[in-house]
Amino acid sequence: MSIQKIARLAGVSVATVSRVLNNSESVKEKNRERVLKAIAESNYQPNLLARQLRTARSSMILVLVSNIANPFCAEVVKGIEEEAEKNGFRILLCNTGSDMARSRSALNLLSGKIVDGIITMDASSRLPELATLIGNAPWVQCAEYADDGDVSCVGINDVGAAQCVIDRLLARGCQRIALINHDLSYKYARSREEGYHSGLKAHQCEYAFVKYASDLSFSAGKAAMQALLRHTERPDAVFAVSDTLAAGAVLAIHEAGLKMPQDIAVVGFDGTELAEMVTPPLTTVYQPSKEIGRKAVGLLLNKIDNPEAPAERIMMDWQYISRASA
Amino acid sequence: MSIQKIARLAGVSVATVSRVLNNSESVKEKNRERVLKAIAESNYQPNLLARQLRTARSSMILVLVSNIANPFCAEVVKGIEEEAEKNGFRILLCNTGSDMARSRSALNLLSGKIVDGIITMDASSRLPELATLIGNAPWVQCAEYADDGDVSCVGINDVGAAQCVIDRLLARGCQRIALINHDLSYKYARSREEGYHSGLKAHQCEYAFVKYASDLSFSAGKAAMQALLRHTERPDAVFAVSDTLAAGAVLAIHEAGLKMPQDIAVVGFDGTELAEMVTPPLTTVYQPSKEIGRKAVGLLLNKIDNPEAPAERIMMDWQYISRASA
DNA sequence: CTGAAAGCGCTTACAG
DNA sequence: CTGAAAGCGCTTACAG
Repeated sequence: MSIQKIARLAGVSVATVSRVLNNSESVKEKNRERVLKAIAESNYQPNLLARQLRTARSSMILVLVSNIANPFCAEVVKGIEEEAEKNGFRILLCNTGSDMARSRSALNLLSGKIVDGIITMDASSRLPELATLIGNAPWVQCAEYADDGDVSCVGINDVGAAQCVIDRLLARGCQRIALINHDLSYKYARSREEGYHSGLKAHQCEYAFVKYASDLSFSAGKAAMQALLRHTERPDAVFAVSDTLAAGAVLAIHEAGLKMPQDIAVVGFDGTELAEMVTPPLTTVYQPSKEIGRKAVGLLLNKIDNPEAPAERIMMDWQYISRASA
Repeated sequence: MSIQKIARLAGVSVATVSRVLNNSESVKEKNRERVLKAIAESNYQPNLLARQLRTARSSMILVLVSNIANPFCAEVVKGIEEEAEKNGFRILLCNTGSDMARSRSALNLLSGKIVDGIITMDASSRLPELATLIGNAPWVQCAEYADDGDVSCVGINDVGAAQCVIDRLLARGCQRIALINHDLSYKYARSREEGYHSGLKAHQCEYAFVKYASDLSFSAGKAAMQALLRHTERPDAVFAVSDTLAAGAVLAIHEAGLKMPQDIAVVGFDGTELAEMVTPPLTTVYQPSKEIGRKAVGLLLNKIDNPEAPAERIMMDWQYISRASA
């Protein structure tokens, strides 16, 4: 079923059909009705491929996420969706699992003109390779940043937030604070580790112990905590760079028969609902996840409308939320 | 940058360029090299819109999910991704939030020929309207089923699983078992409620109390449990149709100062990692989520290759997992 | 207000 | 093994 058939059915030209489809310009009421009738009768649906090919516009944006199951990511995506919808854009989600081949394949949607722009939440250091694929296409990084400034991004001051966590833990008397971090190919992971170390140094604290979780999952957090517990100098506090990881740490601590926060204080990151779901509820750093998503869309749409605009960096506020775990 | 420019650069016809792009037939080695060189030099990327318009094939499938943040959905999606990838298909995720307008908009991708088929995980009763939009396009329902049999689906025996939960709770001496259910527009919600009632009836149990959560979230589960606790005849067991809901119930019970399972036993559903994250860990019904996703893709690809094939229904095995909460 | 025609970037019989 | 040409289904100046 094509626009041709509708034109024939309605007894008008394809141009007229196209005009009523795009309710553009003035079409004589009579003709409009005949076209609408023909469309309804034949259950016609316009072919988006043809339309997009012709107009070179899709009003779709691609969102590349390393793991949708992560509650923080899911929240950011919700913000992205809301803002995109408000502006007449649709989003396409691709869960890369941080897999290079999958990311590359997803990017074909961009280079193949299926989408108008892209928002990534994946590791910056994996992106240089992707950057060439992306080329000059509209792109913004969300909750993650490239080292150089030529791509727009939105996030928080990770160094400062991590430092604050360390300050608070030291203030409550903790002396051996361990860090459960994510893969350092993420810029945010490097920044939080930097904040961790500078926070300790500011208080002349000697003890430092970093354990890297194999991924951003509950089980990886648990495994990391178990490793920390086997350490000869057992930590009396642990800072995990994600609530999911912290939730895993909480279980490991429970299973070891230790009490929180008396034996070990725990602090998470992100401020997701998950932090309230575990026992004890988690002290955490709240990120305005939805707002981060919305801002990312804003930056992207700017770039789509105005390809020559320079890259922008937006830093959002974060907040330390104190609960029973620390 | 188009295939034309490449042809000109390489000094061959567009047909030849197209042939090397699709590494089809035999192209003289010399020409192949020249084309490849031209492509590399110009950083050419084929326009997928044009290709798909011409071939009427996209090798993409659309996945409509009501809430990606739900861990069960996220797992199913992972299974879908794996199987799709194995078959050379890419998936596009749309988070509908059970919003009709958004679902309708997402379906334009199908009717607009951007994707070859669709997998839905949304409420069956909301789908009749969508069904007309979908028409004869390849479609499978995942972890949810239509009442009539003309669309393929894959899931578990929800009635049987719910009955089993009731049997177990009664066997451990519970006498007042409440149900925290999801919106009845979901067929699976109706089936589990049916199993709940028939399970009670089979044991001549008079007490029955159903509370509907406003959505499938932690906070909705908590609110539902708080309502149950205000009931004059307080339940001594609660069966929630999702682990997320159950996690909310657990918090409400904690806050009420009650013990699990002594004062109230709790059983969840889905068998997600979340069930292990809360304290006490949740007894739950495990669904083979990834496998459900994989099977859904299998059914869909069958339908894409063979549009005349009849609809199929696949029922997977489930498993009762006993933990400390009941 | 309307239609004929060009063109978006591909693929694919068809002829050679 | 290769190229000229038609055509996928649209939109949009352009002329009337």
